[in-house]
Amino acid sequence: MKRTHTCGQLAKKEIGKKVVLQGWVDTVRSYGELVFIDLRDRYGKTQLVFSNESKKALEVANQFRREYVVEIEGVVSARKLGTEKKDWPTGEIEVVCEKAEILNVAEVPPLEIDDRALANEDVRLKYRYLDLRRPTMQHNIIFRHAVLQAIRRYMHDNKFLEIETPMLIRSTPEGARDYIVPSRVNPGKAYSLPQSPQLYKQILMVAGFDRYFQIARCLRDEDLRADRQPEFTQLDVEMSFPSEEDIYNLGDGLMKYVFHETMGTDLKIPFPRITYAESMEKFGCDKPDLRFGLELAEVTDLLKKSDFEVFKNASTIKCLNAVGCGNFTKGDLAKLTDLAKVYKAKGLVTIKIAGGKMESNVAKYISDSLQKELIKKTNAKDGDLLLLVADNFKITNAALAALRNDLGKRLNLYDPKDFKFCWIVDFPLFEWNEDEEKWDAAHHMFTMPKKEHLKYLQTDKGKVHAQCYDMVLNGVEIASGSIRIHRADIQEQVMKALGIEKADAEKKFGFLLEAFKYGAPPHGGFAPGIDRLIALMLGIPGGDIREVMAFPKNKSAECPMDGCPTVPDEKTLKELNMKFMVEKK
RNA sequence: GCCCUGGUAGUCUAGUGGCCUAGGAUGAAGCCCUGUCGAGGCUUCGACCCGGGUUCGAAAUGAUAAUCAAGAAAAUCCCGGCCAGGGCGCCA
Repeated sequence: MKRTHTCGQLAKKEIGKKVVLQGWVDTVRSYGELVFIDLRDRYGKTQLVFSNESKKALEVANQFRREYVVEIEGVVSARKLGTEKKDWPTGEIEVVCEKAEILNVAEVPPLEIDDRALANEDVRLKYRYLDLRRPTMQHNIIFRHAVLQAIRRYMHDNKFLEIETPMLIRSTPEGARDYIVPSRVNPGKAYSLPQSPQLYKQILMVAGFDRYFQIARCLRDEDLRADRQPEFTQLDVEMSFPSEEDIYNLGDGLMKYVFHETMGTDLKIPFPRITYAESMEKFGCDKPDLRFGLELAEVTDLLKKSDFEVFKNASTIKCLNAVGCGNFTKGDLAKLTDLAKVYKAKGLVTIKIAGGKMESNVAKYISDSLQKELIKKTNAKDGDLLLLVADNFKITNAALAALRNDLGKRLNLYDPKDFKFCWIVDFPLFEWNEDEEKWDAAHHMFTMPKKEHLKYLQTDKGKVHAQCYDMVLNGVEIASGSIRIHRADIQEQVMKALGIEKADAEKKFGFLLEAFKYGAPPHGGFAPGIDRLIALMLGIPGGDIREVMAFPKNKSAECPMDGCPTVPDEKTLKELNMKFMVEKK
């Protein structure tokens, strides 16, 4: 028999129709002589009824077990008065079954196919096909599809061409570790899997395609996090002759469209733009969560004047006014201190404000007039709690940014369904690497410096800003982009500034520099992370992108379902000239 | 590489040295039930990640007036390992 309808389809208007349904047995409610079955498929659930009126079908139904795949034929009927289930799309009807057949039996599932009791991560991943049957996972994956389709429509409608770039590529010069793939026909050589299609999309601009996009898989061999998988998906975008403004408009418009099409949410555009410097000052990071306030106060100069040695020796002192947290217990404060220490702060100074005065074990080191200034600067009131970190620029900001996010969440300072976008702009081009005592590219080495800063490239690198921008949503970086360098001479200058040898550069990506010689247009683009975006849209706790991916890896970058990675067999190793690969002890 | 948290039936969980022959839920098996929808009722089944270590002495017992003697415990405490998750580093 061929199925005539899906399990989410039947309603009052089909009453009286003879239908054939196929699907999974979701629940069995049996009286022996009267059996109710919820039949499930991707589209929904439909109640089946078996009774003595069709003895043969009833006999078969009594053998139904959870997750059996079955087929039935029956008549759509109105439910008895008072037994309708109004909150179900199919809740006003049921199918009175005349025939039933078991298409496949199923063993007892090793996890509950139920959103109310989540199994552990490893069990879920091992039996992912069962985990994916849960309504929430079905919804997440289907929602992901909707987002991808909306993106494709928007990009297509804006004249972007979807072009695929290779997965087997030359190793990229910097950044994350590559996954490599040995080449059989080129013994001893290997391809890399792309960390992003960066160079290819730039070359597509040289090729004159003007506007490109790709929903691209990117691979990085780095340690995992809740929001970091070895394989992830980016919307990769590049356009020719753009201004920064064009990129912002594209990003604003894309997000507005996608949110509207998939969730009916109307975002206000343009998204606010905040300079990197301002973001660091107010929020201590370059990905601020704008759903709440709690801005940081810069108090370095002020507290340098105190008698507290820690303050005197620090290069950056900043203060977070935890409004209304003056009642925090010792335990609460210890937790905050521990959090600050995760980010390498040596400690956390806590000051309670009461009666217009400071209550703290460091208060005695701070003169009355300084106290007054500090209270004024941080806008502190009685019942507030001041949190101070004194260290170098990086540590002070990182620790306080983490505290700020923690407090925002803990004090319920925002609506979790709120979406606050912004662009962080005007990044520095270079970043000082303390360990190696050299300048690194803050974004990547193909980023165009601001025109007016070109003159500082070799003399005052800290002054050079980049035509570079991040899109941030609710404290998460969801896209990063830049105007690229399209001229070989500027590219060479930047590489020189980074201390990259010309011969070395020639070897690694000479093909890009060569392409630039043949009329490369000015170009730029950006790349939103699709997994993170969808996780945020769905409000997945912790931003866990595994919840929006069909087959993610576990924290050790393994797939518990298929057991990869595995040790290749002898024959394969031999063919690939990889006999050196030995089993790790 | 490092830090933190955790590991109890198929699954989720309770458990803070004796009240644990380990409780509950879910599940499975069986029985009952003609309007359920997380069906219900009854019965049954099923677990402390692995390896070390530490340890008090209740009840009961014997001789007794108190007391003394002998003397019993680890899911729980400690160490190591393994596994999982979160994070730091790393990830332009």
